[in-house]
Order: sequence, then structure tokens, then C-alpha cells
Amino acid sequence: MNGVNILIVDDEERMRKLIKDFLAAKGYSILEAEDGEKALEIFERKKDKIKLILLDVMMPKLDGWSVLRQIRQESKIPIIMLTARGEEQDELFGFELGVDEYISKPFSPKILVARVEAILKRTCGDKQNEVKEYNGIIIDEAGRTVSVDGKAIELSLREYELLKYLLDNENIALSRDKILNNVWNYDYYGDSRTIDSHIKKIRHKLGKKGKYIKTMRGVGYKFEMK
Amino acid sequence: MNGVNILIVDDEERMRKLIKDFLAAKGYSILEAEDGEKALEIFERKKDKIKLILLDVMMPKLDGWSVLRQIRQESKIPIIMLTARGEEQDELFGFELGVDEYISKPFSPKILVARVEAILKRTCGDKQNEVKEYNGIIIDEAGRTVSVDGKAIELSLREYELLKYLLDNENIALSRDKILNNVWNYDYYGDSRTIDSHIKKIRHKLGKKGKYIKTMRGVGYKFEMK
DNA sequence: TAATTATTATATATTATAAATGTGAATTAT
DNA sequence: ATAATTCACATTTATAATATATAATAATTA
Repeated sequence: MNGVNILIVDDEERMRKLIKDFLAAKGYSILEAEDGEKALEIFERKKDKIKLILLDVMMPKLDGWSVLRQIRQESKIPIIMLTARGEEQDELFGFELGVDEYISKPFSPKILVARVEAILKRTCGDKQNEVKEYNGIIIDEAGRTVSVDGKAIELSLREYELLKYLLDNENIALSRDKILNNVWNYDYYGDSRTIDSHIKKIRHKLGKKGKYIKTMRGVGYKFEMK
Repeated sequence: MNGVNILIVDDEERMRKLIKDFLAAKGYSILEAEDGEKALEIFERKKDKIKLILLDVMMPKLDGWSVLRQIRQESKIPIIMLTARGEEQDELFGFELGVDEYISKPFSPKILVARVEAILKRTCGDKQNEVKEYNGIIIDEAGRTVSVDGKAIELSLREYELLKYLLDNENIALSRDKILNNVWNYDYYGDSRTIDSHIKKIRHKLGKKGKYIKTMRGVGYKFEMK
């Protein structure tokens, strides 16, 4: 996580310094803002560099909620709200506005670092691996496209989701139950043979490489390249 | 995640019902306890079924911390503490005792479900990646594959399950009854000689190492590497 | 107590049955 | 009109129960 930019917004200098020290120790680059207005200003300038914002709720001029709202109008950047004791009742409200996490003061360094890392893992991690390759099968998660040996193939929604699930779980045997619960909505109670139909179509579309989808008789399916 | 058992410990019935409803909607099986003593009782009985505990801190009789401590003496099961507003200062203290996560009341369903799923993914997920080795016999539980001296062998469902059962109980003599009850469905009342057939096939497929499946005359079988 | 035989348990090969999956087409939903 | 699902039938494969062979133990007898 080296060099990832994090913006800390808090009016108390002591608090900013505290957080900065902990996160800097983990190798993050820290930007600071002492109030909401400055925060928006900095965010505007460094939009594409900043990967996470730690945002205090109680601040003079522009409070945390207002900053949150403004940033959310144009960005999905992860935001952690710093709340003082007793402000928890706002949690639900905040989640609807797109808060990713709360940390309430006073907090332990452990928690701070843990939550920051968890969120960055989630968000940065995904973006880095947008395109994956499995021995000629290339899946572009951003574009939702798949190609086999350089040739694009057309997959329907379910076919794509099912294939992606199999690929994400390369070498792991997946039961029909698991597949249904992960690829279909949790409230789907249809025929588990539906999976078979999709598998068949995917195999066909994958051509020669369709054989990598192994049948685990009595269990389900598994993607394995051999 | 279907059918995973979660134990909810809270003295307020309303709270238990609330949590139960959310988690049940996601396909989890819920167990409830209204105080610490009952929680320990249920945990004792269902130890191997329960995969996660949601534990309220403030409870009559035995509070959450005490329950936590007792359970931690014998189990590493993931525990999420439910804290009321203003109890956050205990967080660090709790992490040292082995708390996996905190959720402070009031919480949003989103948070509850998200944290529960995140933890289960972490913990249950790991187990699946277990690869065990028995002197050249390698069993990959996630992939449901077995190899002997580096060469993959193909096992049918029953063969795999039976071999796994024998390996899991290395050096323990297993009666045919026990084997039937564990490898076959509980409602199977067929000929116990069926086991022999499968043992024979497994031995054959294991080649030289088939001899590690010892016959316990008058009893059953045992896996022992010598 | 050794040799012989009877008895029982397990090993192996075979086979009929049952179960799971493949497949293409029909139906239903979006 | 396309995708998703279900259906019906074909095909494959696993399984449990056969039958028979072999090995281990117990019983019998010399």
C-alpha cells in the first residue's frame, strides 16, 4: 500500500497529527485539511491521487456531512467518518449518503489502521485486477467482456456471472448450492439444473477451452486448467 | 453460505428478533440465547455447528466479556461484540481478548450483514484452502482432488469422502457402523459390505500406498502410515 | 502343541440398478 | 427478441448388491 494518498480532514491539529503518524508509519502519504472548505479545495486539486478520505463530522464552517454530500456528487472515493462519542445515532443516515465506515473517537491505532487497510484492499484491490487471464481465456471485469484465444465471445448476463464465479474460484470445487447462492440472487429457488444449461452454453462458447470447466459428479463444477 | 449457524446472544428479545430476521433472510440458521449462561450452554452443545457468535456486552447474570473469555479458552470461533453507544473505549481491550469485530448499536442492517459475511468469508473460506499431506498422499479439500506421489488420481464422490474420513481419523480404528454413519447419509441402511468394495477401489487407486489402509478384522478399517 | 478342519471375515470381480449429467428443444420471463 | 429457465430424453457414471475367492481365526483332533 505504499504511497497511497489519504486525505485527513479534522479541525484539531493534534488529531490530524496523531492519525498522520499512524498512517505514515504504514507507508501512506498524507494530505491534511483543517476544515470542510479546505478539504473540498484539496480534493478538487488532487482528485485522482487521493484514494481515501478520513473525515471528521464536527468541524467549523462546513461540517463533515456537507463535505460528504458534495464529494459524493462526483466521486465514489471511500470515506471514513470520524465521529465523537455519542454521535452514533447518525450512522444509518450516513450510510445512505455513502459513508463506507465509521471510526469513533477515541479510537485505537489498531482499529484505525485495520479499517483503512480493509477499505483500501476492497477498493484498490478490485481496480488493479480488472483484467485476468486464464490460459487464453481473458476476462475484462470492467468491460464485462471475455475473449478466448484473442477472439471475443458473447456471453449473456448469467453466463458471464457464472463464468466469472468459476474463474474467481479457480481450482475450487463449487457445489450447485454455492453456485446458486453466489451467481443467482439469494431468493432464487428454481431448478438447480438451470446451472447445467448455462454450463453447457459456456462450454460451447469457450470452444476447445470449455473442457477446463470440470464436472464434479455429485458435487458441482470446477474450473481447472489441465 | 446457506445453513451456516449463527448464535445471537442478547437479553433484549426485540434485538434478537431484529438480527435474526436480517440474517435469516440471508439464509443463515439462527440460534438464540437470552443471557450469558444460556449462551455458554448452547455453545457447549452445538460447538461444532456454530460458525459465528454475535455477543451483546451488557447482559444480566454473565456479561459479554465473561462469555467471551470463557469461549476463548477453548475456541477460536469468530465473535462480533455488540456494544451500546459510548462503550467504544473498550475496543482495544476487547481486541486483545480476541474480539473479531465490533458493531455499535444502533446499527444498520447493511453493516450487520456486511460484517457477518466478511468474517465468515475470511474464516470459512480459509478452511477450504486446506491441503493436507499424508506421506505422499495429498488431499486438496477445496479442489476435491487427491494425488499420490505427485500423480493425480480420480476418485468418485464416495471414494473421496471415504478416503477423507479415513485420513481425518488417521491412526484411529473406525468401525463399519461409524463409517456408514459418517460417510453415507444417516438414512442409509444398506449392506455394510458395501464399504469393502469402496475400500478395495481406493486401495487400488492409491497403488503402493493403498496398504496404509489397514484392515481391522472384526471391526473395520484404519488409516495408518506404516 | 502341532496339524487339520471348520468357520468367519474380508478381498476381488462382476453386474443390475440408480443417479447424475449432457443435450436440444420448448416454454416462460424480461 | 433475447435471455433464462424448464422439460424430456439420452447418455454416462457411480453405486450397492451380487457371487466367488482368499485369508485369518477358532475349533477340533491326534
